[in-house]
Order: sequence, then C-alpha cells, then structure tokens
Amino acid sequence: MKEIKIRTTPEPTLRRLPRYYHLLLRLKERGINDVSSTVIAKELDLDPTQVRKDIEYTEIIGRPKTGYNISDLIKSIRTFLSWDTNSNAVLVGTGSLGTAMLGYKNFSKYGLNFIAAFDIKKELIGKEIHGVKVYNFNDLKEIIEKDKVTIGVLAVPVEAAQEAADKMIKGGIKAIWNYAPCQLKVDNSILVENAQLSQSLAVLTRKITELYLKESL
Amino acid sequence: MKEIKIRTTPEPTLRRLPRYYHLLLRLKERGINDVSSTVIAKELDLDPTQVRKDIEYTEIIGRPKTGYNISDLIKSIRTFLSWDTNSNAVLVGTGSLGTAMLGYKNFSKYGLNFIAAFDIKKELIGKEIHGVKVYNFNDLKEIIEKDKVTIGVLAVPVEAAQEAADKMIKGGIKAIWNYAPCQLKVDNSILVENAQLSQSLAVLTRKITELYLKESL
DNA sequence: TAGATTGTTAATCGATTAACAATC
DNA sequence: TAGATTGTTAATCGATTAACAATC
Repeated sequence: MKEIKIRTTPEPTLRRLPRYYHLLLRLKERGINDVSSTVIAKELDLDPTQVRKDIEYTEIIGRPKTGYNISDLIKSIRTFLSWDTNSNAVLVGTGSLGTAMLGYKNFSKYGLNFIAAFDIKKELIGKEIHGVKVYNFNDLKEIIEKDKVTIGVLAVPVEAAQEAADKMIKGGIKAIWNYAPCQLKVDNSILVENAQLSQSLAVLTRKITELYLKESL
Repeated sequence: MKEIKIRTTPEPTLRRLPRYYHLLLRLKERGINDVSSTVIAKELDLDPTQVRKDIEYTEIIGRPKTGYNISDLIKSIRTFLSWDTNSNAVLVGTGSLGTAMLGYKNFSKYGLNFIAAFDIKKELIGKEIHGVKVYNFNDLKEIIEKDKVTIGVLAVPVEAAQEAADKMIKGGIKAIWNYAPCQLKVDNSILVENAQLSQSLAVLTRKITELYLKESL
C-alpha cells in the first residue's frame, strides 16, 4: 500500500522558499555546485534546521557532508511551487500597479502568463500595455472562459473589487491574487491570496517605531 | 513607578491590523459608529478572540455590549502604525515597479512622503514621475542627508540592490523596504522589510497545487 | 435586569529550535 | 577514518483558540 501524503505546507515555509530560490540562482551563477543548509542559513540569517525542514517539503534528498546539489534544489523548488509550468493569468485594473505587474517581465519566470488585461476606461480598451492587450471589463467572462485562465490578478480600486472578483469566478478562475485593500467574499473553493502593500508597510512602520522605543530606554 | 511596556508586536498581528483598518474605513463610510470583535472577525474570517488581542495592542479600550467606537479604533490603529505622522521617503529604481510606487497616491495616507526618486539612466534624470523628481543615483547620499529621510524603497534589479542599500544607509536611512529579490547585508541597527512579490506568489501557486492534490483524492 | 461583549487567564496548537543517530 | 552534514525525533517557544469573570 502506497503512502499518500498531502500535508499542507506552512505559510512561513512557502514565504521562505523563494528566498532560498533566489539565493541559489546567484550561487549557481557563480559556478558553485553544492550548498549546505548551514551556508543557506548564514546567508539568509535563519536557523539551519529550519532551512533543512523547509527544503524537505520539496522532497529533495541531500547528501551528508556535501549538502544539496544547487541545480537539483532549484529545480525541486520550482516544481514544488509550480513555477515550472505555465498558467494563464489575467489582470483586472490597469492603473499604476496593474501596469507595473504587466511590465514585470519576471513573472514568466514564475510560470505566470498574462494573456489579457481588463479595464473600464474606454480610452485604454484596445491598446496594449507592455505587450498585453487591454479588453473591456465587460468581456472578461467570455475571454477567460475561452483560454483556460486559472489565476486572476486584481488591481482595481476597492469599490470595484468585489464585482471584478465575482466576474472572474463566473468565468472559471480558481485563484485570485488580490491587491485591492479589502476582503473578497468568495466561495471557499476559490483561493484568495491577499497581497496588499499596506500589510508589508505596516510591519515596516511599526517596527521603526518599536526600534525607536527600544533605543530611547 | 510607571510601568514601561515595549512588548514587540507579533508580525501576524501587524499584518492583520491593516485589514481591520480598511474594513473600519468602509464601515465608517456607511455611517456605522460601533463595531464588535465578533463582527470584524466574521467579516474577515478570523477568530473573535484573535481580533480582540490584536486590537488590544493598539491600546484602545472597548466597551462591553457595544464593542469599539469605529472612529477611535481607526485613529488608534493609525497611531500605532505611525500612519498619522509623515515620514520622508525616497525611491531607488524607477522601473515599472518603482514607477507604480510613485503613482500609488495612497502612500500619503500611510504617512509616506516621497521627496525624491533615483536612477542611473541618464535619460530619466531631471524628469518627474507622478510629480516626484528623478535624481542621479550618485547624488543619493547628499539629498537624503539634507532632508531627514528615514525610509528608502528599493526597487532596483538584484545586481544593483546591495550598492543602493549601502548608499542609502550612508545617507542616514534607518529602514529599507526591499522589493529586490535578494538578501541585503546591513548592520543590525538597520531595519529591512522584504516585500518581494515572489513571496506572495509562492503562497498562491503552491496552494493552488495543494488544492488540486486534495480534490483528486 | 438579562444578555452580549470585553479583557484576560489558561489550554491548545503549530512552528521553531535543539539534539543526535545515520551517513557520506 | 574522522568530521561535517543530513534527516528526524524531541523539546521549546510563541501564536491561536477556549473559557470565563467583569462590565456596560
């Protein structure tokens, strides 16, 4: 009897994996072949055991004494995060943030393939932004139904967010990368990853204050 | 003897506070005056006790039966996160992401005041992006020394990130909001908040996979 | 008053860290 | 071989959740 394991990966682990990934890419560039958890931990200011545990999730096998083969580990992380298979994505909202998303060529490295963008502004419709065509928001459903689009990036103002999300879901989208600062009400079969800049900013600004508080003692 | 408490706030709490904040703004718009932890929790799909604990960090006092006064709670969160006091900030790297940051007018709502942007591209220097002047990267130090700049937003390619960080720090910057996908090597008196998009994307793409794995059982 | 909600202490859960045998 | 490193189990730490008296 074969063992089936689908332990869900802790979010902190998922957030650290890209950090390992980027470090590994740079080590590889430098012509290095192997790396140990000790070295990764030192570079990223983490605990070696934690690094090993995280890496273990990707199901790669290391070798005592030498550590992990860098190329293999890169591949392993890519596969684990599905960054090695292309997914069709759409962007809704071509404001400054949306435009940046389309311009961020690197997304193809993460398997994200923008096939269309949507907006309600008449003057934008039909134009191209960084090589991606902008369609009328009202045509969202049929376009994402046609190409099998799984990921929707939401970069509209709060007022328009829920409607945009609803339309995406009706078109068959399974996961929403939400940059609008609000909670989307969706069926629990739909995945929402909130990526509001304000979350990260809150961590920064509060920690600055706490740093000052500590110093003033 | 006065009690001095400087318990550092857990990061998960800091990440949730902006979510409360945005919800409260919308409730206030609707003319609602008070809200209970139960309601907040329901809206954001959290545990009521957790909401109360988080809110407690901001040192507001609620009232049994009625909950919290929305205006007071908004003010309390803003103060706690230092979003009510302006901080001078600079942006380094005016690529698509950097441009989006400057265009994101909302930052002023979070107390972030961009006084300058920097790049090495000759053709950009002297121009304005969304009302913010672009300076030569080499002049970074003197400009940030002049205006008391505390926060630096780093949106340059990996290769340029460490040098840019070093220069910021020499100019007196205390905190770096890092969008470059690499670990910055800085003195431990300097605060670095990593905000790589790939971190959030990793959570999304892996969770999609785990959702499929679960469904296929 | 009765009942809902806060503030807070205690219990639980999960992630991080420590310890160490197995291994190359 | 000796020694560094992995893989894994156990201990610790911290965040989440439960329980409940105080309170409006």
